[in-house]
Amino acid sequence: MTLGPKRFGKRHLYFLGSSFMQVKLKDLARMTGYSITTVSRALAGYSDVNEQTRQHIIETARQLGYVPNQAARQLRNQSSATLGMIIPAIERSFSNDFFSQLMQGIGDSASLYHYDVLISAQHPGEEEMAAYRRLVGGYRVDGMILARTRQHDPRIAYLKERGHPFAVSGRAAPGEVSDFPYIDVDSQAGIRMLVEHFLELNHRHIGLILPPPDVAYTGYRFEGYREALRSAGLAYRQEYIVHGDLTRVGGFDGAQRLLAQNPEITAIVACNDLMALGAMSAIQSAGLRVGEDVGVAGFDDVPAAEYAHPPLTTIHQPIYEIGQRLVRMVIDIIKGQPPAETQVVLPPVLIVRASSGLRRR
Amino acid sequence: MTLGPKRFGKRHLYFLGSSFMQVKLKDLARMTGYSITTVSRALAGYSDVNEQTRQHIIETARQLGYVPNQAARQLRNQSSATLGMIIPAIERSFSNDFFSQLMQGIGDSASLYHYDVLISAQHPGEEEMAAYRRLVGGYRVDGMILARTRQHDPRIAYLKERGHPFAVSGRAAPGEVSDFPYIDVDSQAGIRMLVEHFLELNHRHIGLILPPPDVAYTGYRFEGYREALRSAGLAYRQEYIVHGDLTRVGGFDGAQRLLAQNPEITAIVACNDLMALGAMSAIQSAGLRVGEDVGVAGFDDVPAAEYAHPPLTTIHQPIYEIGQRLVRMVIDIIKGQPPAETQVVLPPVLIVRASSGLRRR
DNA sequence: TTGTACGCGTTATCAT
DNA sequence: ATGATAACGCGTACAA
Repeated sequence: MTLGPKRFGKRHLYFLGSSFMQVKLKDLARMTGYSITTVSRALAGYSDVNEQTRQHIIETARQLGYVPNQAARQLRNQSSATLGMIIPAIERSFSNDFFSQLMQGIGDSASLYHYDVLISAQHPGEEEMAAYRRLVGGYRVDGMILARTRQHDPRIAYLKERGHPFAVSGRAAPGEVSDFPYIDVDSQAGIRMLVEHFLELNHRHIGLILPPPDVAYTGYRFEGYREALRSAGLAYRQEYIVHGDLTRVGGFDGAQRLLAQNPEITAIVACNDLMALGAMSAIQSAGLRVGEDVGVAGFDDVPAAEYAHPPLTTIHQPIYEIGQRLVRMVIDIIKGQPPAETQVVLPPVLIVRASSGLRRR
Repeated sequence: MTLGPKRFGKRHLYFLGSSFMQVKLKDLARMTGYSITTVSRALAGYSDVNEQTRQHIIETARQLGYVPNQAARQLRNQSSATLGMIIPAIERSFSNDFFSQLMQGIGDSASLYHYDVLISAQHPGEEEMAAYRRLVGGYRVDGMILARTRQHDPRIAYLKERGHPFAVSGRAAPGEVSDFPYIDVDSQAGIRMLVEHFLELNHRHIGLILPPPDVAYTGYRFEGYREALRSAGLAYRQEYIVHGDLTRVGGFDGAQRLLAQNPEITAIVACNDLMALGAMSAIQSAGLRVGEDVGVAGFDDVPAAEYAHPPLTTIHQPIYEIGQRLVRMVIDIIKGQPPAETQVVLPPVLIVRASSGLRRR
């Protein structure tokens, strides 16, 4: 703890440790001549304080720049007016539009409710669980928002076990019970729509780039793919499936493997837009034209999809709104009110752009 | 405060208020038979605790899932291991890649130092300053990171006055002293490079879409524009300048105005990529071809720039790394160490892509 | 090696 | 209408 100013010899440069003494209730009490109790209640707007006294106290507080110490408040009130979110710490260059959009929605909405948002970037694994324990068990946040659920997600188990308010972007994996508040897009139907779109365009050899197996929605998206082939009477071929790590690089690698081993493939469905953009690069590097030689589709409809080259056919997810609605859900739960909505599955919306190409002969 | 489980009649749905009793030092003391002090010091790794006692206490803590109460710790230690950042609350649809990238860099880096990041989304103005006071004055964060400085920025004045550790993405506006730790790209040189690029391509009528006047870097970018024209011996024309709000929409409107009133314009420099992308849309809506009829350039080199249609010529800013370096700076200051670097101006890097077109006849 | 006692700043209960 | 007091959970000076 640095307590006084430190300048390191550089003049006119503000490298101070915290130098201001905190103005506290005690100071206001001393200045105004009232007790700490009265000052506290005057500021809190209690009705049993003389109006003149209150004005005097408020004015003094303003002049001295009094700001309540949040740590003390939290300790006393057992609540922090803060929502927590743990996002995947990612190495440079994987720009992740999905989380950005979600966080924007969460941040904007939380501020309307006068909540702040505490972010911790962590790699999945033990460090990540430790971060959860620090935020949740350490009473730093009143509620949590999770995204990108995994199979047998230990974070959800932990939050359920503790009975801590939370809301989730995404359901549990197929076969597990989603007995918690969530918002998810019906991604099985979404992938089915994409595959059917390609089938209508006369494609018969459609590759699929799935997320890692432990991601909860992988199962749904895989099922959507098989379902579409089944209804069309087409055989499912194991070799048309690869997994990617949800980044551009993952999509690039996946598409390269698919095309190298199955040159007959004319369409690739990637399970998110980032991988689809990577797949487009791979196709172009192979000297093929996206939308003409090989059609591509993604999932999410992040802003970059619209501005891709060619623009990307995809499934739209209202990510920003999902963030807003998750905030409302978790705040309702925190306040002990029944949330207006609890388990939401949104219908997918197909956005057709140039990357999927025209009908093939 | 809800203290017990609440189920609202929906079975199997975890809508509980905080139901777990917090395990505290007192509990560990009771369980192990030692005093709170000894437990506290055993956990903190003090050397004057019997090794067996320590093992016993640590094991009990593990079994009971003890997590220190952060509010109590903060109150006691007067520090929060948290960095604060206030970002502009934005309406839906302005996806803002710059802040996303910066936050990723900040979040990833902060987690390496075991710091969390507290985000508050606020509209510039009184609410925003109130948020600063809440975080800084309320001792919720040990340090602040600011971005997009403004003229006579009240946030900086506040932080300087309080002597609170902070670091800034961006300098003060021209004519003001930047007597604080910051990292900025030399945007005057950056814009000059873009304009010179167009001059070399034989453009003579170059429009400029500036940010709002109160944004600190507006002055630098404007000066870069004039400087380039001056060295080329070209007259500066007031009507070639418009202001936009740094969003896609702002760029769209700005380009539309420029082209409507000055049909002779053959190139447009926008002061960030988002506005450049908007300008491209405006040009295309007017039935013109970007890069052929009208060249376009942006600033920032956000991921979307590369994937734009056509890809966007721009000035690269290493936004993610800037976020990382700002974290290091502010944490050094918090710890009372002289920061390794304090006032950094990065050289701009010109990235030429298709949107600026080929040489004109 | 371990325990007692106090304070961090706030709010709530209970008197007066 | 106002004030004294306790408590939230933790960490540390001091005592034993």
